[in-house]
Amino acid sequence: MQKRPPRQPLSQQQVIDLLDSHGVQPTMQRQEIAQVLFARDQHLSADDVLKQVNQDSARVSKATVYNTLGLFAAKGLIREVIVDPSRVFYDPNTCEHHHFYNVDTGELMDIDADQLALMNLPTLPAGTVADGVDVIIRIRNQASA
Amino acid sequence: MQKRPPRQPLSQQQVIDLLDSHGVQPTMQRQEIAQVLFARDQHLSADDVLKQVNQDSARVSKATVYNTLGLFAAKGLIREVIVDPSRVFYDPNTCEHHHFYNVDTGELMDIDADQLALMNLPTLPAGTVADGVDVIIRIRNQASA
DNA sequence: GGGTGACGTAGACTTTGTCTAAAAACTCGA
DNA sequence: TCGAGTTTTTAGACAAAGTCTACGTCACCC
Ligand SMILES: [Mn+2]
Ligand SMILES: [Mn+2]
Ligand SMILES: [Zn+2]
Ligand SMILES: [Zn+2]
Repeated sequence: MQKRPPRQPLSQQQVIDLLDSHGVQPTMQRQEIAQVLFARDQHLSADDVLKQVNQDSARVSKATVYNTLGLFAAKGLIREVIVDPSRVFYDPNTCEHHHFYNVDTGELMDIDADQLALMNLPTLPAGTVADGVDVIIRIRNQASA
Repeated sequence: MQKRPPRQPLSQQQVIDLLDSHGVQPTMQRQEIAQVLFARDQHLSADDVLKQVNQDSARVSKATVYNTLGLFAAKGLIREVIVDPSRVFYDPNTCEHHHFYNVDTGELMDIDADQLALMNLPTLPAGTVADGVDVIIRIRNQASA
């Protein structure tokens, strides 16, 4: 029942601490990217991040954006969400939760974990361990025909 | 508890009937693609289909493979499975079911619907209707350090 | 024969993401 | 402070999946 408070923009010190605490060197570029990602609860593509981070004169290269998003995901700072065949979304919310995906609009919305229970997790194939469970509820706009 | 029998290669007449029954004109190219897709329970990418359909001299173009997979999916003959950011898989099994995805090997395996129950489907956002529920259990090989 | 519509095709093109090779920026001990 | 080694960033080439366009082909009908 615990509810995470809505995300808020972080101070520079908070960003540095967050990166530090996940074993990520807080370079300037990584701080800028983290600022964008953690500004609020949202689901951004790599290209969204690239644009936002470069919108007012700060310059971070495409390679660095991709490298950094991969690093953040590997270190557990953010989560990759794969719902759209054309691009990956990055999610600052790493708590267990699921997603609505509106196939008409491309909109991606969170579903709190306590809103959707999974029963009977099946036994995994031999020699494998679980890495995560994604539930995506695809929705359409009504009367879109 | 009803269990679908394992899929088997279809006769040409069965393929034609299958396409007809879904309102798809059974052209030669569509028949060849359907033969490949429905030969057995499997998850093929567009490129897999393109290669298989062209392996012994029969020529179907890339454009036609993509067009046909899109058409089959739209008509409900097959299902798109989006688990890998680099390619879409196409699934001849349109019964409700879910997937294991081995992130080490890229292997995709079915989970029968009765093996995994979802409780408390959350209320959908206003003005939208459900289009499908995907559950993906990501797994890794043990001790892959 | 000629028109119409559905379908298939080559190949250019777009988009997302990766890779390479080099520059820049840190780290740390002498 | 110097300098060697390491980590990070970068431009731009590259790769892969998928889309689009413009044209060809075929069936059907008159
Ligand atoms: Mn794509
Ligand atoms: Mn891609
Ligand atoms: Zn989310
Ligand atoms: Zn399947």
